Amino acid sequence: MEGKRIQMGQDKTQELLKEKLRGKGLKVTHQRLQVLSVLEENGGRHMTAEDIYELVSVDNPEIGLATVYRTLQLLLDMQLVDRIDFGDGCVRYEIGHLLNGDTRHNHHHLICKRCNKVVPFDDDLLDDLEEHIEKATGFHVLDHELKFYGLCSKCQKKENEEK
Amino acid sequence: MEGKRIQMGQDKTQELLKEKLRGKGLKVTHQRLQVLSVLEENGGRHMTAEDIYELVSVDNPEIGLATVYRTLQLLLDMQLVDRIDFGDGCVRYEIGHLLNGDTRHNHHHLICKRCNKVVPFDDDLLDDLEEHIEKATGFHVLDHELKFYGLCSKCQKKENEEK
DNA sequence: GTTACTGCAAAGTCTTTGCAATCTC
DNA sequence: GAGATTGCAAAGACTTTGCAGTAAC
Repeated sequence: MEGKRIQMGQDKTQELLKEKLRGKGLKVTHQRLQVLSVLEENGGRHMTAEDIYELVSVDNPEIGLATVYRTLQLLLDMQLVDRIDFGDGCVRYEIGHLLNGDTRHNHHHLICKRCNKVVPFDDDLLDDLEEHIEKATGFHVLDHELKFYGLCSKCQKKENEEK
Repeated sequence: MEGKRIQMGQDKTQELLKEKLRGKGLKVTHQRLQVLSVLEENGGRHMTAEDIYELVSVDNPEIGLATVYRTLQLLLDMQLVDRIDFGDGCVRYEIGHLLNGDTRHNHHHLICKRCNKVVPFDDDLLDDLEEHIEKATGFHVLDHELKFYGLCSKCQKKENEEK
C-alpha cells in the first residue's frame, strides 16, 4: 500500500516531533502525535483539516477540530507538514517533504481544470531556476511551490468527443 | 509610473471585455468595466477583492462588494484576470497575463518568509518542464503558477546581523 | 504544583447566494 | 419589454479565539 516513496518510518517521525517539542518547552500530547500519525499514514493524499479530524476521531473521538487546526499550525511552523492550496476553498496538508528522504524539494502538482484531479509530479528542473534567481535578484530561495493547470488525458478525450 | 511592462492600453482591454461579453450574450455594465479598469490601472499590484471594491467605490460609491466578487469570477472565467493566493487568508487578483503582451506565460512570485514582500519574477524556463510533463504523463498543460519562498536580500542581512 | 494544552462554543474572516429593484439591449 | 445584473442583507464555509477544565512535566 505504501512503499511508493521512501519514508522515514512512523517511529522516527514521532521521535522527531517529540524532540522538537521538548526543544521549545512545549508538551508532547496524544493529539499532536495522532495528527502527525494520520498525516504520515496518508502520505500520498492532500488532506483538509476536516479529513484529518475525522481520521483522528476514529482513535480519539474526544478530539476537537480546533485542536487539529492548532496542531497543524504547529507542525507547519516546525516544517513537519506542508500546506497546499488548490483554490477550492480549503487549505490542504500533507506530511512534510523534509520527512520524505528528500532534503529539500517538494513535488509539484498537476491540476485538471475539468475534473479537478490532482496528480503529483516530481522533478528537479527547478534547481537551475533557483540558482538563476539568486544571482539575478539576490533573493535566497528556501522552498518553492509549483502548480500546473490543464487537462488530464481522460478529460482531453472528453473534450475532443464533444467537438 | 507605469511603463514597466508593455500594456495593451485601457481602451483595447475594455473593448476586449465588451466583445467577450457580447459573444456570450451577457451585458456590458459600468461595474464590469470599472472593475477591469481598476485592475488595469494597478497592473503591478496584487489586489484583494476589498482593495478593488474600495477603488471602484471612489468613482461609484453605489457598487456592492458582492458585485466585485461576481465580476472577478467572470473576468477569471474569461481569462482577463489572474488569481494568486499567497496563503494569507485572502485571494488576490491582477490583470491577466494574456493582456500583457505575453501570449501565455505568467510571471512567478518570490515571497519573503520574513517580511512577506512579494517580488514578481519573469522567466520562461518552465517551457521545457511543461513539454516533459506532457510526454511523461499525458497531462496537457495550459497554465502554471510558481511561487518561491525564501529570504529577500534585506532580510538575509538582518538574519546575519542577528547571529 | 505549574504551565501548557484541550474541547467547546462563540466569534471572525472571506466569499457566495436569494431576491426585489434596476439597468441593458 | 425581456432578461441579465445589481445591491443589500443574510447565509455559508473555513478557521481562529476565549476560557474553564485537564493533562503533561
